[in-house]
Amino acid sequence: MLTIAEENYIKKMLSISLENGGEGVGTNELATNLLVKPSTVNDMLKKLRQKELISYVKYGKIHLTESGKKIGLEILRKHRLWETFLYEKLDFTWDEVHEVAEQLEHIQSEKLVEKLDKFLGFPAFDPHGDPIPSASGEITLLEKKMLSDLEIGTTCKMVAVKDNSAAFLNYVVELGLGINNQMQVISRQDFDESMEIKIKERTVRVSKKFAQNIYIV
Amino acid sequence: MLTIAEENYIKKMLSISLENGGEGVGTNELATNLLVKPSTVNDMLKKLRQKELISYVKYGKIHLTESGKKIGLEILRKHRLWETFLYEKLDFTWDEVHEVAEQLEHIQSEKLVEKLDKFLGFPAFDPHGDPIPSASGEITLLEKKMLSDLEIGTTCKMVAVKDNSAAFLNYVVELGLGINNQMQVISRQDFDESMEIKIKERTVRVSKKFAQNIYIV
DNA sequence: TAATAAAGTTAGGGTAATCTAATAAATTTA
DNA sequence: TAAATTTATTAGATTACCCTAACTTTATTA
Repeated sequence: MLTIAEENYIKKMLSISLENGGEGVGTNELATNLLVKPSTVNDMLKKLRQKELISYVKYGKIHLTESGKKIGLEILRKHRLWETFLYEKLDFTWDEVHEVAEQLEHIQSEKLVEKLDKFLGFPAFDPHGDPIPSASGEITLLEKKMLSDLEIGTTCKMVAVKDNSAAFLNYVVELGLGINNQMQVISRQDFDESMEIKIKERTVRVSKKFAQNIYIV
Repeated sequence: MLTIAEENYIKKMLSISLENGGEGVGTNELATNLLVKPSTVNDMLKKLRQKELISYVKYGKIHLTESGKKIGLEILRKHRLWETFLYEKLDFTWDEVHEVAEQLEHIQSEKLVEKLDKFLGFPAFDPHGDPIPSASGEITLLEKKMLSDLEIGTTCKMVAVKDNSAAFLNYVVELGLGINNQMQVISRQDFDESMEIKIKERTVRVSKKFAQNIYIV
């Protein structure tokens, strides 16, 4: 049985490696993401290696082992199922679900997860558009095209968001944008790569940073 | 913000004092209930006294302060709401809910508790028949008459159980007994105070220990 | 490629929650 | 009431997770 801290390290390593295509994670990178110091991470790495959940050599990149990945996917599954529950059943808003799910994902009860999944009707995606891993640890990786990469004139549909912070999500809602909404790229400024996009007949200007956090299809 | 361990100590003190009518709790008693050593309890008592959640003097009885009691009732409220959720919405059985609720009760989110309460339709009692404290910390203390105290011939209705262990609850279910079921006391043995009770036309013999864990009205 | 910067590691320390073993106070009992 | 028992406390360790400060290795760049 893992501690909550151990679970958080594993989960973070998984989500970083899902982002970067499995090229390994660095000590400082993890530290920044977990809001702890690199030396703290280093201690934990030794413990996780001992438990054979990660593989790494001194000064090298960190990789999850198969069993580490499996545990990470279980936590991700729980996180996304709870987010769905909070959003669908308890009327939490888009930006509120993440923080509470961060706690709920550590509840230990296989039965609870499976019953929750059933109760929710076996959802495939969470409220942010992210795929929910199956009980056996399968995950459908969506092709991650970002709004920022699109050509002028292109029409697209938002399928997910990258950033899960309340600040970002509130901004998205403010712009009238939600999962499965249509958009069209109107123009882009060479200077700062900000772009104009049309959402429901309204044209707004968004920054490059913003556009890099919107996944589209 | 309290740690999970601190919350568990507070909760246990509250439930003991709800049992014994507020006459104070002992170090060893707490240790036994929490499955830790008395010395561990002693350390924690100093910390909780420091935080003004309990009052006690060396070698004296422990009492919760007003703020300690308030926190205890919040945890009890969460515990019982989650038990209700698991039983009503996720089809957990009577004996399975306690263990998972022990974990869920520590999730920190006021909004979550209130939304859950609403989702459940503001239940007054949990699946074991115990009253759920209100958001403001009110609790309806039911008059605790035990099956073991009844005179021969009396008819009664089970309103709650004392023990929440799976072993006990499974036995109760096996006897065909549930919340709000009628019973009649048929006879009692002087030797061991075991009694015969009639449940739904079936007469069964139960031990004194058993009868002391069934609350009736 | 040598100097600088960035990334990673080690040593030593702190707090929370637990333990064992020894001791002290309070209560029960003979 | 003195002895025995129970209850409570203290001292000293341990483990998990975190820190700062100093150091080493790797990567970048001038």
